[in-house]
Amino acid sequence: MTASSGNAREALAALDPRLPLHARLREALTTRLRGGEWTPSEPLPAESELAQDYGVSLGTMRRVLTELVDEGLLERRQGSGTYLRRMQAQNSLFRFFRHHRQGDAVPTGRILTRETRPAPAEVARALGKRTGTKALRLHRLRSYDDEPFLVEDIWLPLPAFAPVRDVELTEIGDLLYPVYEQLCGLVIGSADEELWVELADAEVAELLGCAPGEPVVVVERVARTHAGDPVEVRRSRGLASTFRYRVEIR
Amino acid sequence: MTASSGNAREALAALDPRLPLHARLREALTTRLRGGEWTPSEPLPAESELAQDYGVSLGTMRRVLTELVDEGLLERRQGSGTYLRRMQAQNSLFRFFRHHRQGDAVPTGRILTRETRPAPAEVARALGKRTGTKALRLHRLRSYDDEPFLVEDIWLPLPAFAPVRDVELTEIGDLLYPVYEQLCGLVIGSADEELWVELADAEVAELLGCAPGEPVVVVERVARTHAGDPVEVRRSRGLASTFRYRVEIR
DNA sequence: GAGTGGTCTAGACCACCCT
DNA sequence: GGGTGGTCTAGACCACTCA
Repeated sequence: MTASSGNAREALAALDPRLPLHARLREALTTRLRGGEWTPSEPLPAESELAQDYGVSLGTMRRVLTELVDEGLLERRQGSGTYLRRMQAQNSLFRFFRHHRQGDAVPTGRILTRETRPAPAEVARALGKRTGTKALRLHRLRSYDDEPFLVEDIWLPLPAFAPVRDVELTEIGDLLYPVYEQLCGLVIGSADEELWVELADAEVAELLGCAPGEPVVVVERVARTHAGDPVEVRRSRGLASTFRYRVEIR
Repeated sequence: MTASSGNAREALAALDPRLPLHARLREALTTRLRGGEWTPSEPLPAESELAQDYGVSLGTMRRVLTELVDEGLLERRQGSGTYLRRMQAQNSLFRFFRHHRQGDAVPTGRILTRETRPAPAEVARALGKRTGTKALRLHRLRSYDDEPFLVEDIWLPLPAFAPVRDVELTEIGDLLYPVYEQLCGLVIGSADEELWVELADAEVAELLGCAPGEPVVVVERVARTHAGDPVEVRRSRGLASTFRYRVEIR
Protein backbone atom coordinates (compact mmCIF):
# COMPACT_ATOMS: atom_id res chain seq x y z
CA MET A 1 0.00 0.00 0.00
CA THR A 2 1.46 3.38 -0.99
CA ALA A 3 1.32 6.47 1.20
CA SER A 4 -1.31 8.14 -0.98
CA SER A 5 -3.53 5.09 -1.04
CA GLY A 6 -3.31 5.10 2.73
CA ASN A 7 -4.55 8.71 2.79
CA ALA A 8 -7.37 7.96 0.40
CA ARG A 9 -8.53 5.03 2.49
CA GLU A 10 -8.35 7.10 5.65
CA ALA A 11 -10.46 9.88 4.12
CA LEU A 12 -13.07 7.28 3.29
CA ALA A 13 -12.92 5.64 6.72
CA ALA A 14 -13.46 9.00 8.44
CA LEU A 15 -16.93 9.39 6.93
CA ASP A 16 -20.21 8.18 8.41
CA PRO A 17 -20.05 4.39 7.92
CA ARG A 18 -23.86 4.19 7.84
CA LEU A 19 -23.77 5.78 4.40
CA PRO A 20 -23.36 3.47 1.43
CA LEU A 21 -19.81 3.13 0.21
CA HIS A 22 -20.55 4.99 -3.03
CA ALA A 23 -21.94 7.96 -1.08
CA ARG A 24 -18.86 8.16 1.12
CA LEU A 25 -16.60 7.76 -1.89
CA ARG A 26 -18.45 10.51 -3.70
CA GLU A 27 -18.09 12.90 -0.80
CA ALA A 28 -14.40 12.13 -0.34
CA LEU A 29 -13.70 12.57 -4.04
CA THR A 30 -15.74 15.78 -4.34
CA THR A 31 -13.89 17.33 -1.40
CA ARG A 32 -10.59 16.40 -2.96
CA LEU A 33 -11.60 17.75 -6.39
CA ARG A 34 -12.77 21.06 -4.95
CA GLY A 35 -9.55 21.23 -2.99
CA GLY A 36 -7.70 22.04 -6.19
CA GLU A 37 -5.47 18.99 -6.27
CA TRP A 38 -5.92 18.72 -10.04
CA THR A 39 -6.30 21.26 -12.82
CA PRO A 40 -8.43 20.81 -15.96
CA SER A 41 -5.21 20.35 -17.96
CA GLU A 42 -4.01 17.15 -16.37
CA PRO A 43 -6.01 13.95 -16.03
CA LEU A 44 -6.95 12.41 -12.70
CA PRO A 45 -5.33 9.05 -11.94
CA ALA A 46 -6.88 6.26 -13.99
CA GLU A 47 -10.15 4.80 -12.76
CA SER A 48 -8.41 1.55 -11.91
CA GLU A 49 -5.73 3.35 -9.92
CA LEU A 50 -8.28 5.47 -8.03
CA ALA A 51 -10.26 2.35 -7.24
CA GLN A 52 -7.18 0.71 -5.82
CA ASP A 53 -6.19 3.82 -3.83
CA TYR A 54 -9.58 3.99 -2.16
CA GLY A 55 -9.84 0.25 -1.76
CA VAL A 56 -13.09 -0.03 -3.72
CA SER A 57 -13.99 -2.05 -6.76
CA LEU A 58 -13.68 -0.58 -10.22
CA GLY A 59 -17.47 -0.77 -10.60
CA THR A 60 -18.06 1.39 -7.54
CA MET A 61 -15.46 3.92 -8.62
CA ARG A 62 -16.97 4.10 -12.08
CA ARG A 63 -20.43 4.62 -10.64
CA VAL A 64 -19.25 7.60 -8.60
CA LEU A 65 -17.25 9.10 -11.46
CA THR A 66 -20.31 8.77 -13.71
CA GLU A 67 -22.38 10.68 -11.17
CA LEU A 68 -19.80 13.46 -10.99
CA VAL A 69 -19.73 13.63 -14.79
CA ASP A 70 -23.54 13.89 -14.88
CA GLU A 71 -23.30 16.62 -12.30
CA GLY A 72 -20.90 18.54 -14.51
CA LEU A 73 -17.89 18.36 -12.21
CA LEU A 74 -15.82 15.97 -14.33
CA GLU A 75 -15.33 15.17 -17.98
CA ARG A 76 -14.31 11.83 -19.45
CA ARG A 77 -12.19 11.48 -22.58
CA GLN A 78 -11.99 7.98 -23.84
CA GLY A 79 -8.47 6.77 -24.33
CA SER A 80 -7.08 9.84 -22.61
CA GLY A 81 -8.37 10.17 -19.07
CA THR A 82 -10.80 11.85 -16.68
CA TYR A 83 -10.49 15.61 -16.22
CA LEU A 84 -11.87 18.40 -14.07
CA ARG A 85 -14.33 20.41 -16.14
CA ARG A 86 -13.32 23.89 -17.19
CA MET A 87 -15.48 26.92 -16.42
CA GLN A 88 -16.52 25.26 -13.28
CA ALA A 89 -16.92 28.60 -11.57
CA GLN A 90 -19.35 29.69 -14.26
CA ASN A 91 -21.27 26.50 -13.87
CA SER A 92 -21.48 26.17 -10.15
CA LEU A 93 -21.59 29.80 -9.13
CA PHE A 94 -23.46 31.58 -11.89
CA ARG A 95 -25.76 28.76 -12.80
CA PHE A 96 -28.59 30.26 -10.81
CA PHE A 97 -28.08 33.80 -11.84
CA ARG A 98 -30.83 34.11 -14.44
CA HIS A 99 -31.46 37.82 -14.69
CA HIS A 100 -30.14 38.62 -18.04
CA ARG A 101 -28.30 41.89 -18.32
CA GLN A 102 -25.39 43.22 -20.27
CA GLY A 103 -23.50 40.09 -21.30
CA ASP A 104 -22.11 37.93 -18.55
CA ALA A 105 -20.98 40.68 -16.22
CA VAL A 106 -21.38 39.96 -12.51
CA PRO A 107 -23.34 42.53 -10.56
CA THR A 108 -22.07 43.67 -7.21
CA GLY A 109 -23.96 42.55 -4.12
CA ARG A 110 -24.08 44.75 -1.01
CA ILE A 111 -25.67 43.50 2.19
CA LEU A 112 -27.79 46.25 3.75
CA THR A 113 -28.96 44.43 6.86
CA ARG A 114 -28.26 41.11 8.53
CA GLU A 115 -30.38 39.97 11.44
CA THR A 116 -31.61 36.91 13.30
CA ARG A 117 -35.38 36.52 13.29
CA PRO A 118 -38.07 33.89 13.60
CA ALA A 119 -38.90 32.66 10.10
CA PRO A 120 -42.34 33.70 8.82
CA ALA A 121 -44.73 30.82 8.24
CA GLU A 122 -44.31 30.83 4.48
CA VAL A 123 -40.51 30.80 4.65
CA ALA A 124 -40.45 28.14 7.36
CA ARG A 125 -42.69 25.90 5.29
CA ALA A 126 -40.49 26.27 2.21
CA LEU A 127 -37.45 25.38 4.31
CA GLY A 128 -39.16 22.40 5.87
CA LYS A 129 -38.90 23.90 9.39
CA ARG A 130 -41.41 24.75 12.10
CA THR A 131 -42.97 28.20 11.99
CA GLY A 132 -40.98 30.60 14.11
CA THR A 133 -37.75 28.64 13.81
CA LYS A 134 -34.70 30.90 14.09
CA ALA A 135 -33.40 32.11 10.77
CA LEU A 136 -30.90 34.54 9.35
CA ARG A 137 -32.33 37.27 7.16
CA LEU A 138 -30.21 39.20 4.68
CA HIS A 139 -31.33 42.31 2.87
CA ARG A 140 -29.19 42.82 -0.16
CA LEU A 141 -28.89 45.28 -3.02
CA ARG A 142 -27.44 44.26 -6.34
CA SER A 143 -26.12 46.78 -8.82
CA TYR A 144 -24.41 47.14 -12.15
CA ASP A 145 -21.92 49.99 -12.09
CA ASP A 146 -23.43 51.46 -8.91
CA GLU A 147 -26.87 51.44 -10.49
CA PRO A 148 -29.23 49.36 -8.31
CA PHE A 149 -31.43 46.92 -10.21
CA LEU A 150 -32.39 44.17 -7.76
CA VAL A 151 -33.46 44.12 -4.10
CA GLU A 152 -33.09 40.74 -2.41
CA ASP A 153 -34.65 39.36 0.73
CA ILE A 154 -32.85 36.15 1.75
CA TRP A 155 -33.75 33.68 4.51
CA LEU A 156 -31.30 31.06 5.78
CA PRO A 157 -32.06 28.52 8.50
CA LEU A 158 -30.03 28.49 11.72
CA PRO A 159 -27.92 27.01 13.11
CA ALA A 160 -26.77 25.60 9.75
CA PHE A 161 -25.90 29.11 8.54
CA ALA A 162 -24.46 30.45 11.80
CA PRO A 163 -21.07 31.04 10.11
CA VAL A 164 -22.77 33.47 7.71
CA ARG A 165 -24.26 35.29 10.72
CA ASP A 166 -20.88 35.58 12.44
CA VAL A 167 -18.49 36.37 9.62
CA GLU A 168 -17.42 39.95 8.95
CA LEU A 169 -19.62 41.52 6.26
CA THR A 170 -16.50 42.63 4.43
CA GLU A 171 -15.60 38.96 4.03
CA ILE A 172 -18.71 38.37 1.94
CA GLY A 173 -18.21 39.02 -1.76
CA ASP A 174 -20.61 39.59 -4.62
CA LEU A 175 -21.80 35.98 -4.73
CA LEU A 176 -23.36 34.13 -1.83
CA TYR A 177 -23.26 30.51 -2.96
CA PRO A 178 -19.46 30.26 -2.71
CA VAL A 179 -19.82 31.68 0.81
CA TYR A 180 -22.36 29.01 1.75
CA GLU A 181 -20.02 26.40 0.42
CA GLN A 182 -16.86 27.65 2.09
CA LEU A 183 -18.31 28.65 5.46
CA CYS A 184 -21.09 26.10 5.88
CA GLY A 185 -20.12 23.26 3.56
CA LEU A 186 -23.44 23.56 1.74
CA VAL A 187 -23.43 23.26 -2.03
CA ILE A 188 -26.50 24.41 -3.92
CA GLY A 189 -27.56 21.84 -6.52
CA SER A 190 -31.01 22.83 -7.76
CA ALA A 191 -33.76 25.37 -7.28
CA ASP A 192 -37.38 26.22 -7.97
CA GLU A 193 -38.20 29.70 -9.13
CA GLU A 194 -41.54 31.42 -9.44
CA LEU A 195 -42.13 34.81 -11.03
CA TRP A 196 -44.88 37.33 -10.80
CA VAL A 197 -45.44 41.08 -11.00
CA GLU A 198 -46.46 43.37 -8.16
CA LEU A 199 -46.32 47.07 -7.37
CA ALA A 200 -43.36 48.64 -5.60
CA ASP A 201 -43.84 49.62 -1.97
CA ALA A 202 -42.10 52.68 -0.57
CA GLU A 203 -38.97 50.83 0.58
CA VAL A 204 -38.40 48.94 -2.65
CA ALA A 205 -39.14 52.06 -4.70
CA GLU A 206 -36.54 54.04 -2.79
CA LEU A 207 -33.88 51.35 -3.18
CA LEU A 208 -34.54 50.85 -6.88
CA GLY A 209 -34.93 54.55 -7.53
CA CYS A 210 -38.47 54.51 -8.88
CA ALA A 211 -41.87 55.81 -7.83
CA PRO A 212 -43.95 53.78 -5.38
CA GLY A 213 -46.64 51.83 -7.26
CA GLU A 214 -44.48 51.15 -10.28
CA PRO A 215 -44.60 47.50 -11.39
CA VAL A 216 -41.75 45.28 -10.20
CA VAL A 217 -40.99 41.68 -11.11
CA VAL A 218 -40.64 39.32 -8.15
CA VAL A 219 -38.57 36.14 -8.41
CA GLU A 220 -38.98 33.75 -5.52
CA ARG A 221 -36.35 31.05 -5.39
CA VAL A 222 -36.14 28.02 -3.13
CA ALA A 223 -32.61 26.65 -3.45
CA ARG A 224 -31.72 23.11 -2.47
CA THR A 225 -28.62 21.02 -1.86
CA HIS A 226 -27.79 18.17 -4.19
CA ALA A 227 -29.57 15.93 -1.72
CA GLY A 228 -32.72 17.98 -2.26
CA ASP A 229 -32.92 19.69 1.14
CA PRO A 230 -34.17 23.29 0.84
CA VAL A 231 -31.65 25.65 2.45
CA GLU A 232 -32.34 29.10 1.07
CA VAL A 233 -35.45 31.14 0.32
CA ARG A 234 -34.78 34.24 -1.71
CA ARG A 235 -37.17 36.88 -2.99
CA SER A 236 -35.69 39.27 -5.55
CA ARG A 237 -37.42 42.35 -6.87
CA GLY A 238 -36.45 44.28 -9.97
CA LEU A 239 -37.97 47.09 -12.01
CA ALA A 240 -40.38 45.56 -14.52
CA SER A 241 -39.47 48.10 -17.18
CA THR A 242 -35.86 46.86 -17.47
CA PHE A 243 -36.26 43.28 -16.30
CA ARG A 244 -35.21 40.30 -18.42
CA TYR A 245 -35.23 36.68 -17.38
CA ARG A 246 -33.98 33.78 -19.42
CA VAL A 247 -34.41 30.04 -18.98
CA GLU A 248 -33.41 26.97 -20.90
CA ILE A 249 -35.89 24.12 -20.66
CA ARG A 250 -34.61 20.63 -21.35
CA MET B 1 -37.15 -19.76 -23.51
CA THR B 2 -40.71 -18.45 -23.15
CA ALA B 3 -42.67 -16.84 -25.96
CA SER B 4 -42.33 -13.36 -24.51
CA SER B 5 -38.61 -13.67 -24.02
CA GLY B 6 -38.40 -14.67 -27.66
CA ASN B 7 -40.22 -11.48 -28.65
CA ALA B 8 -38.02 -9.35 -26.46
CA ARG B 9 -34.88 -10.85 -27.95
CA GLU B 10 -36.22 -10.35 -31.46
CA ALA B 11 -37.00 -6.69 -30.80
CA LEU B 12 -33.40 -6.25 -29.69
CA ALA B 13 -31.96 -8.17 -32.62
CA ALA B 14 -33.90 -6.00 -35.10
CA LEU B 15 -31.98 -2.88 -34.06
CA ASP B 16 -28.75 -1.60 -35.53
CA PRO B 17 -26.10 -4.03 -34.24
CA ARG B 18 -23.41 -1.37 -34.49
CA LEU B 19 -24.97 0.36 -31.49
CA PRO B 20 -23.83 -0.78 -28.06
CA LEU B 21 -26.12 -3.30 -26.45
CA HIS B 22 -27.30 -0.84 -23.80
CA ALA B 23 -28.35 1.67 -26.48
CA ARG B 24 -30.35 -0.96 -28.36
CA LEU B 25 -31.88 -2.20 -25.13
CA ARG B 26 -32.83 1.32 -24.18
CA GLU B 27 -34.54 1.95 -27.48
CA ALA B 28 -36.42 -1.33 -27.39
CA LEU B 29 -37.58 -0.74 -23.83
CA THR B 30 -38.61 2.88 -24.46
CA THR B 31 -40.69 1.86 -27.47
CA ARG B 32 -42.40 -0.81 -25.41
CA LEU B 33 -43.05 1.54 -22.50
CA ARG B 34 -44.57 4.21 -24.73
CA GLY B 35 -46.66 1.51 -26.35
CA GLY B 36 -48.80 1.39 -23.24
CA GLU B 37 -48.07 -2.18 -22.24
CA TRP B 38 -47.94 -1.19 -18.57
CA THR B 39 -49.83 1.33 -16.47
CA PRO B 40 -48.38 3.31 -13.55
CA SER B 41 -50.40 1.10 -11.18
CA GLU B 42 -48.69 -2.18 -11.89
CA PRO B 43 -44.96 -2.83 -11.73
CA LEU B 44 -42.87 -3.88 -14.71
CA PRO B 45 -41.42 -7.37 -14.53
CA ALA B 46 -38.54 -7.59 -12.07
CA GLU B 47 -35.15 -6.40 -13.29
CA SER B 48 -33.85 -9.94 -13.21
CA GLU B 49 -36.79 -11.20 -15.27
CA LEU B 50 -36.43 -8.39 -17.83
CA ALA B 51 -32.72 -9.12 -18.09
CA GLN B 52 -33.46 -12.76 -18.81
CA ASP B 53 -36.21 -11.93 -21.32
CA TYR B 54 -33.89 -9.69 -23.31
CA GLY B 55 -30.94 -12.02 -22.90
CA VAL B 56 -28.73 -9.37 -21.26
CA SER B 57 -26.96 -9.33 -17.94
CA LEU B 58 -28.57 -7.83 -14.88
CA GLY B 59 -25.94 -5.10 -14.85
CA THR B 60 -26.78 -3.97 -18.36
CA MET B 61 -30.52 -4.00 -17.62
CA ARG B 62 -29.98 -2.00 -14.46
CA ARG B 63 -27.87 0.53 -16.33
CA VAL B 64 -30.65 1.14 -18.85
CA LEU B 65 -33.39 1.27 -16.21
CA THR B 66 -31.32 3.81 -14.27
CA GLU B 67 -31.07 5.98 -17.37
CA LEU B 68 -34.83 5.84 -17.91
CA VAL B 69 -35.38 6.74 -14.25
CA ASP B 70 -33.03 9.73 -14.59
CA GLU B 71 -34.94 10.74 -17.70
CA GLY B 72 -38.20 10.70 -15.75
CA LEU B 73 -39.87 7.86 -17.62
CA LEU B 74 -39.68 5.28 -14.83
CA GLU B 75 -39.78 5.24 -11.07
CA ARG B 76 -38.14 2.68 -8.79
CA ARG B 77 -39.63 1.61 -5.47
CA GLN B 78 -37.30 -0.53 -3.44
CA GLY B 79 -38.88 -3.75 -2.34
CA SER B 80 -41.89 -3.15 -4.55
CA GLY B 81 -40.92 -2.82 -8.18
CA THR B 82 -40.25 -0.50 -11.12
CA TYR B 83 -43.20 1.56 -12.37
CA LEU B 84 -44.11 3.85 -15.23
CA ARG B 85 -44.15 7.40 -13.93
CA ARG B 86 -47.53 9.03 -13.59
CA MET B 87 -48.37 12.29 -15.34
CA GLN B 88 -46.35 11.21 -18.29
CA ALA B 89 -48.69 13.05 -20.61
CA GLN B 90 -48.07 16.09 -18.46
CA ASN B 91 -44.38 15.55 -18.94
CA SER B 92 -44.27 15.09 -22.66
CA LEU B 93 -47.08 17.36 -23.81
CA PHE B 94 -47.42 19.94 -21.07
CA ARG B 95 -43.76 20.08 -20.23
CA PHE B 96 -43.43 23.45 -21.85
CA PHE B 97 -46.58 24.89 -20.44
CA ARG B 98 -45.10 26.89 -17.62
CA HIS B 99 -47.73 29.51 -16.88
CA HIS B 100 -48.94 28.43 -13.56
CA ARG B 101 -52.67 28.74 -13.01
CA GLN B 102 -55.31 26.89 -11.09
CA GLY B 103 -53.76 23.47 -10.51
CA ASP B 104 -53.00 21.37 -13.55
CA ALA B 105 -56.04 22.28 -15.62
CA VAL B 106 -55.44 22.64 -19.36
CA PRO B 107 -56.52 25.93 -20.89
CA THR B 108 -58.41 25.94 -24.16
CA GLY B 109 -56.60 27.24 -27.23
CA ARG B 110 -58.55 28.96 -30.03
CA ILE B 111 -56.81 29.96 -33.24
CA LEU B 112 -57.96 33.44 -34.32
CA THR B 113 -56.02 33.75 -37.57
CA ARG B 114 -53.79 31.51 -39.66
CA GLU B 115 -51.83 32.98 -42.54
CA THR B 116 -48.74 32.51 -44.68
CA ARG B 117 -46.28 35.38 -44.47
CA PRO B 118 -42.60 36.15 -44.92
CA ALA B 119 -40.91 35.73 -41.56
CA PRO B 120 -39.71 38.98 -39.93
CA ALA B 121 -35.95 39.25 -39.55
CA GLU B 122 -35.95 38.44 -35.85
CA VAL B 123 -38.10 35.33 -36.28
CA ALA B 124 -36.13 34.12 -39.30
CA ARG B 125 -32.88 34.47 -37.36
CA ALA B 126 -34.25 32.49 -34.42
CA LEU B 127 -35.39 29.75 -36.80
CA GLY B 128 -32.06 29.68 -38.60
CA LYS B 129 -33.66 30.73 -41.91
CA ARG B 130 -33.09 33.60 -44.31
CA THR B 131 -35.03 36.82 -43.69
CA GLY B 132 -38.28 36.78 -45.63
CA THR B 133 -38.50 33.01 -45.79
CA LYS B 134 -42.09 31.79 -45.99
CA ALA B 135 -43.62 30.98 -42.64
CA LEU B 136 -46.95 30.11 -41.10
CA ARG B 137 -48.24 32.57 -38.51
CA LEU B 138 -50.87 31.59 -35.95
CA HIS B 139 -52.66 34.03 -33.71
CA ARG B 140 -54.12 32.19 -30.78
CA LEU B 141 -56.12 32.96 -27.66
CA ARG B 142 -55.88 30.79 -24.58
CA SER B 143 -58.56 30.80 -21.90
CA TYR B 144 -59.59 29.20 -18.67
CA ASP B 145 -63.37 28.76 -18.53
CA ASP B 146 -63.89 31.19 -21.40
CA GLU B 147 -61.81 33.81 -19.61
CA PRO B 148 -58.92 34.85 -21.87
CA PHE B 149 -55.54 35.05 -20.17
CA LEU B 150 -52.91 34.61 -22.87
CA VAL B 151 -52.49 35.91 -26.43
CA GLU B 152 -50.03 33.95 -28.54
CA ASP B 153 -48.21 34.83 -31.72
CA ILE B 154 -46.68 31.70 -33.26
CA TRP B 155 -44.31 31.39 -36.22
CA LEU B 156 -43.64 28.07 -37.97
CA PRO B 157 -41.28 27.60 -40.92
CA LEU B 158 -42.63 26.32 -44.25
CA PRO B 159 -42.70 23.92 -45.94
CA ALA B 160 -42.00 21.77 -42.87
CA PHE B 161 -45.28 22.88 -41.29
CA ALA B 162 -47.42 22.84 -44.44
CA PRO B 163 -49.72 20.19 -42.92
CA VAL B 164 -50.60 22.64 -40.14
CA ARG B 165 -51.44 25.24 -42.79
CA ASP B 166 -53.70 22.87 -44.68
CA VAL B 167 -55.54 20.98 -41.94
CA GLU B 168 -59.06 22.03 -40.92
CA LEU B 169 -58.90 24.40 -37.94
CA THR B 170 -61.48 22.24 -36.19
CA GLU B 171 -58.95 19.39 -36.29
CA ILE B 172 -56.56 21.36 -34.08
CA GLY B 173 -57.14 20.86 -30.38
CA ASP B 174 -56.07 22.80 -27.32
CA LEU B 175 -52.45 21.72 -27.58
CA LEU B 176 -50.20 22.33 -30.56
CA TYR B 177 -47.22 20.08 -29.86
CA PRO B 178 -49.20 16.87 -30.37
CA VAL B 179 -50.38 18.37 -33.68
CA TYR B 180 -46.82 19.09 -34.78
CA GLU B 181 -45.94 15.53 -33.90
CA GLN B 182 -48.87 13.85 -35.63
CA LEU B 183 -49.05 16.01 -38.76
CA CYS B 184 -45.41 16.90 -39.30
CA GLY B 185 -43.51 14.24 -37.39
CA LEU B 186 -41.73 16.91 -35.37
CA VAL B 187 -41.25 16.27 -31.66
CA ILE B 188 -40.32 19.21 -29.45
CA GLY B 189 -37.46 18.31 -27.15
CA SER B 190 -36.22 21.53 -25.57
CA ALA B 191 -36.75 25.27 -25.56
CA ASP B 192 -35.34 28.63 -24.53
CA GLU B 193 -37.67 31.11 -22.91
CA GLU B 194 -37.14 34.77 -22.18
CA LEU B 195 -39.49 36.93 -20.12
CA TRP B 196 -40.01 40.64 -19.83
CA VAL B 197 -42.74 43.17 -19.15
CA GLU B 198 -44.24 45.64 -21.59
CA LEU B 199 -47.40 47.71 -21.92
CA ALA B 200 -50.50 46.38 -23.67
CA ASP B 201 -51.25 47.79 -27.12
CA ALA B 202 -54.83 48.24 -28.25
CA GLU B 203 -55.19 44.80 -29.85
CA VAL B 204 -53.74 42.86 -26.92
CA ALA B 205 -55.76 44.95 -24.45
CA GLU B 206 -58.97 44.16 -26.28
CA LEU B 207 -58.25 40.44 -26.40
CA LEU B 208 -57.21 40.22 -22.76
CA GLY B 209 -59.98 42.50 -21.62
CA CYS B 210 -57.86 45.22 -20.04
CA ALA B 211 -57.05 48.85 -20.66
CA PRO B 212 -54.36 49.76 -23.21
CA GLY B 213 -51.13 50.62 -21.39
CA GLU B 214 -51.60 48.07 -18.64
CA PRO B 215 -48.47 46.01 -18.00
CA VAL B 216 -48.34 42.58 -19.66
CA VAL B 217 -45.76 39.83 -19.27
CA VAL B 218 -44.22 38.61 -22.53
CA VAL B 219 -42.76 35.10 -22.82
CA GLU B 220 -40.75 34.47 -25.96
CA ARG B 221 -40.04 30.84 -26.58
CA VAL B 222 -37.82 29.23 -29.20
CA ALA B 223 -38.70 25.53 -29.28
CA ARG B 224 -36.36 22.94 -30.74
CA THR B 225 -36.46 19.30 -31.77
CA HIS B 226 -34.47 16.75 -29.84
CA ALA B 227 -31.76 17.23 -32.45
CA GLY B 228 -31.61 20.91 -31.49
CA ASP B 229 -33.10 22.44 -34.65
CA PRO B 230 -35.32 25.45 -33.84
CA VAL B 231 -38.80 24.91 -35.31
CA GLU B 232 -41.15 27.25 -33.48
CA VAL B 233 -41.00 30.85 -32.29
CA ARG B 234 -43.81 31.79 -29.94
CA ARG B 235 -44.52 35.07 -28.18
CA SER B 236 -47.14 34.85 -25.45
CA ARG B 237 -48.61 37.83 -23.63
CA GLY B 238 -50.57 37.71 -20.37
CA LEU B 239 -51.86 40.27 -17.90
CA ALA B 240 -49.06 41.04 -15.44
CA SER B 241 -51.48 41.38 -12.56
CA THR B 242 -52.50 37.71 -12.66
CA PHE B 243 -49.41 36.18 -14.24
CA ARG B 244 -47.43 33.40 -12.59
CA TYR B 245 -44.51 31.52 -14.07
CA ARG B 246 -42.73 28.62 -12.50
CA VAL B 247 -39.45 26.90 -13.36
CA GLU B 248 -37.39 24.13 -11.90
CA ILE B 249 -33.65 24.57 -12.33
CA ARG B 250 -31.49 21.48 -12.13
C1' DG C 1 -40.87 -15.17 4.22
C1' DA C 2 -40.71 -14.47 -0.63
C1' DG C 3 -39.61 -11.16 -3.90
C1' DT C 4 -38.05 -6.64 -5.13
C1' DG C 5 -34.59 -3.09 -5.93
C1' DG C 6 -29.81 -1.39 -3.84
C1' DT C 7 -24.96 -2.22 -3.19
C1' DC C 8 -20.60 -4.11 -4.22
C1' DT C 9 -17.30 -7.07 -6.20
C1' DA C 10 -14.04 -9.35 -9.78
C1' DG C 11 -12.77 -9.88 -14.11
C1' DA C 12 -12.99 -10.04 -19.34
C1' DC C 13 -12.73 -7.81 -23.72
C1' DC C 14 -13.10 -3.73 -26.79
C1' DA C 15 -12.48 1.11 -28.81
C1' DC C 16 -9.92 4.88 -28.59
C1' DC C 17 -5.92 8.22 -27.76
C1' DC C 18 -1.22 9.14 -27.50
C1' DT C 19 3.61 8.91 -28.73
C1' DG D 1 2.13 -0.70 -28.00
C1' DG D 2 0.69 0.62 -23.71
C1' DG D 3 -2.69 2.89 -21.17
C1' DT D 4 -7.23 4.96 -20.90
C1' DG D 5 -12.19 4.86 -20.58
C1' DG D 6 -16.45 1.98 -22.47
C1' DT D 7 -19.04 -2.23 -22.43
C1' DC D 8 -20.71 -6.40 -20.57
C1' DT D 9 -20.98 -10.28 -17.62
C1' DA D 10 -21.89 -13.30 -13.30
C1' DG D 11 -22.81 -13.59 -8.88
C1' DA D 12 -23.06 -12.38 -3.81
C1' DC D 13 -25.29 -10.14 -0.07
C1' DC D 14 -28.30 -6.46 1.98
C1' DA D 15 -32.58 -3.43 2.81
C1' DC D 16 -36.96 -2.83 1.93
C1' DT D 17 -42.02 -3.88 0.86
C1' DC D 18 -45.93 -6.48 1.08
C1' DA D 19 -49.11 -10.10 1.93
